[in-house]
Amino acid sequence: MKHHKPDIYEDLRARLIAAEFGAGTKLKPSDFQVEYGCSANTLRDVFFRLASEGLADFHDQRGFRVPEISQRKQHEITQMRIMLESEGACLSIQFGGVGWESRLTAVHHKLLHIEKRIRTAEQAEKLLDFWMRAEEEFHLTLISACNSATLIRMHQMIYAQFRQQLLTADRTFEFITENIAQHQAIVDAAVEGSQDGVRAAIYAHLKRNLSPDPLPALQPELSSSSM
Amino acid sequence: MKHHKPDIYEDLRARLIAAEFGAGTKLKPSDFQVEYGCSANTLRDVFFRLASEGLADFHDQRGFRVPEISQRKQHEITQMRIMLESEGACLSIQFGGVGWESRLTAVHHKLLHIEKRIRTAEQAEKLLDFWMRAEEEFHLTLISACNSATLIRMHQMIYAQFRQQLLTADRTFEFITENIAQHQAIVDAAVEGSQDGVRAAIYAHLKRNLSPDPLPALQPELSSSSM
DNA sequence: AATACGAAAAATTTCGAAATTTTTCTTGTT
DNA sequence: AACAAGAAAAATTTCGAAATTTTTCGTATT
Repeated sequence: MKHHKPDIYEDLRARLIAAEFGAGTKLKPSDFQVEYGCSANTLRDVFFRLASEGLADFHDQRGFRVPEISQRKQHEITQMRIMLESEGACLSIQFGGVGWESRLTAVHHKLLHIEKRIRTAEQAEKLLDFWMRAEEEFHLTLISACNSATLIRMHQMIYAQFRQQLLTADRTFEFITENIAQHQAIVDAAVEGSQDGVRAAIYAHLKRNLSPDPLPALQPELSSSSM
Repeated sequence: MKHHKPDIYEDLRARLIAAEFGAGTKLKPSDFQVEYGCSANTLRDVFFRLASEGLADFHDQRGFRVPEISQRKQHEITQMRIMLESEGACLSIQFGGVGWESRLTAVHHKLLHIEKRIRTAEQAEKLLDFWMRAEEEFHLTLISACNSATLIRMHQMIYAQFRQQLLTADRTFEFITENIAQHQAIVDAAVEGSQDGVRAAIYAHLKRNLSPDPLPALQPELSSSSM
């Protein structure tokens, strides 16, 4: 029942990504201090860090909240994922070599195995945790040879937010089985060394989460930053 | 001499970006608490926020430091800037309309005025602060109509890190005058509505900061995150 | 002289409470 | 009954000190 700070961070991060708390829920440090056996101030630090990753919203003098979901946000985050993952995959094709290709096919094989079982199994929920881990590992491996720690860090942030949005919006998980052919197409293009092919395959994989209609314009809003 | 937290944050952010402290310098909260008239804990919060933006490094149990500069980091950050700014500018071309074009030419005109004076003036240092603000406003305006708060936020982070790296590495500021034609080319392509043209102009503007030779491979390092 | 050990010093992290601000509830007025 | 003003409650932020950890420095042993 007693935790260290890195554990608390990891645990809350996972719970936030898994959309355990509904969108808009207030995240009061004091509500968690008995559960984690630490002071409210320590929780505050952890929430700050989570807010910097976009997993929680913070507003000066009024605490933390679970981010609201919206079509706009999903669209924006998907755009970023497509951009970062396409760029990262293309760089990986250039720099990765055989080592990368074999790592990619290995994690894809694992992912494929899980997705096939999910398609048939009745108790798909039990496999969900495995699938989440495997899917993340797959997309991380895809860009892992891009030779840019900066790009990987940004992708990690965006991917976590993407997952949070998606799990909040749609808990049916029917989309999982649609992915089998799409993941395959990404791997095929990657080992083929086709940069345009990978870009197209990533776009095809993610475009489902883009808004079909143009969104209303965002006013400039040059001032920013709350603290 | 008394400050509020948002002021402290803004002030330290500006000092960090201006590379007031040398790379690798330790940032001890207690060293600033007399200057800002607040507790060390408040400064800790501020440094945490700055670390989340990449303007300071944080390591568990050993505090904060000014980030080291390196060719690799400059290369990675420039890559990101090219990616984000190209994408943002292309989206702005699609969504911006006449309002955006006129805002862009306006801020460019202001920037041009300053850059021309810097080229001739003896006391160029005095104009430096104006130039920094104008250049940032120009690049922000360039992507301002992309209709994605997420993209703009990410660009803001990367741009700040880019500035920090550059000012730490090169305080001669000779590069400023080289920019006049490059900025003009970006504006020309933008008002022309040429997405490929803008991409090419942005790349030409920033490629100077990319490493000419391929950098040594980065080992996977799948585990991450310090806290 | 070099290394290892250990104690002192310094720095970081955590804590609980005080101070400030926001939110909610009550009361009084139109 | 609706609205406004003020008071109480709740939540957030700040603080200074205690507890923990890292770093530094001096001593002893090889």
